[in-house]
Amino acid sequence: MGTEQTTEEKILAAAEEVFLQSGFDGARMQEIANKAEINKAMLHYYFRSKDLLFERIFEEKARYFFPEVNEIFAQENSFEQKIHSFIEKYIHFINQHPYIPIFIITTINRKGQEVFIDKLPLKASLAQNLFTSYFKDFQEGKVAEINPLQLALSVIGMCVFPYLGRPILNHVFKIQGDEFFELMEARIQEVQLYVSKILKVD
Amino acid sequence: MGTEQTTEEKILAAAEEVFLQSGFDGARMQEIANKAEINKAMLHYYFRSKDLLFERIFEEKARYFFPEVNEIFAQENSFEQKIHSFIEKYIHFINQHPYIPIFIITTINRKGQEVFIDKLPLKASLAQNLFTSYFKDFQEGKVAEINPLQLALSVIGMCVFPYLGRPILNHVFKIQGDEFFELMEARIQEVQLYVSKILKVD
DNA sequence: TTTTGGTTTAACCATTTGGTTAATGCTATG
DNA sequence: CATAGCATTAACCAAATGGTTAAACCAAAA
Repeated sequence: MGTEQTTEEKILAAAEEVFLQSGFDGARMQEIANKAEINKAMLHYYFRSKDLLFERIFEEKARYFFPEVNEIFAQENSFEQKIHSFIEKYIHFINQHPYIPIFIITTINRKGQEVFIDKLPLKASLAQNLFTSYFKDFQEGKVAEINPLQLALSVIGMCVFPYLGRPILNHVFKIQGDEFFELMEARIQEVQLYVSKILKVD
Repeated sequence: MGTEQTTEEKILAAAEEVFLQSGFDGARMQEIANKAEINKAMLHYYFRSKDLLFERIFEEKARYFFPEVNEIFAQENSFEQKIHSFIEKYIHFINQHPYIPIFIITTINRKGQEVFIDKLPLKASLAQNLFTSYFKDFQEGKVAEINPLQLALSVIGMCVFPYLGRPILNHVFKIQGDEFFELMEARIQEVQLYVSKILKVD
């Protein structure tokens, strides 16, 4: 198997692993070098500093926190359908990258580093699309009256919180191995059900 | 005003501030000493090491992440009423301690430090109470059929996520100052409404 | 073969960091 | 007043850490 990986690729892979697991403050350049099986000086040769290497990794991973949701809201579906699609795609996606949420959340909450928020791929159009889509369906009497911002916060919270509180969840419910991901897989339908009930007109 | 504070109290106050804002890895003993306006050696005189000082702070704050919810579930209310009480009390409480969630979440997700989960005041009875309370009302036909574990995860996620994603929220919706807390205050009713709809029998 | 240019390494460096020590200060008790 | 004992401080220490440097390596071009 062609395990040919350039030095740069080896560094990026190792840096990703270490930064995702330990965050900026907890990460050590030496650990990255060891994991990449290269000399520590190479890290600076290729990326100059810890800050720059971290930025590189963050920018690469930030896209994953809010993956292609724009296309979901660009479709010609009902508001409810759009939320349902989001839930399914989002949980499926994060299941493949379960450490992204805690990495992003800790980074953007790091004091003095609010800079990183600007690096998140947050399009103003997203919130706009959400609101217009909701009000369209609301005026047609297809959804109940709720606050779309609060609903969005709720949906994201319901999807993402389990990944953040995973150690607690594992501990309290003695979850182990793939059981967590099965729980999240089952969660898709459950959260979709909740949203349907929330949006149902009386 | 009697500002008489023992050295130990000054240290604890400063340590709390620094650890909550920076986490264990990002915190510096010197910064704590400066903030407490004492000599760095005093930190070790009173608490021996950074680890022990951190543990002390964590144990003190951990109780705040799951405040007195046991009493809520011990009451003679309906399941729905209990969830409603939880939402109100929880958001009110965290509004007074908005940095607790990110502090707890980052700490328990720190690699090699899963020890801290044991320090969380998680009573097995809590989950137990939740389930029995749900099934009682379910058998009486008072609530719809849902998965109580998934609902619990959802309620906690809806309550706590905004505090974790607050920098994003502030950024996207140009929220500033107390507006965030007003949003959370309004959120109580909204989330309660969602739960009512979720639990409503058809 | 020689040279040229990027790549890699070992050794090194300055600073930071958690932690220690020995001396000093201070207060209460005999 | 003396002194015993805790509180406090300045100075110090060893290890860790991000970063640098100069020499060595190595493949491709001349």
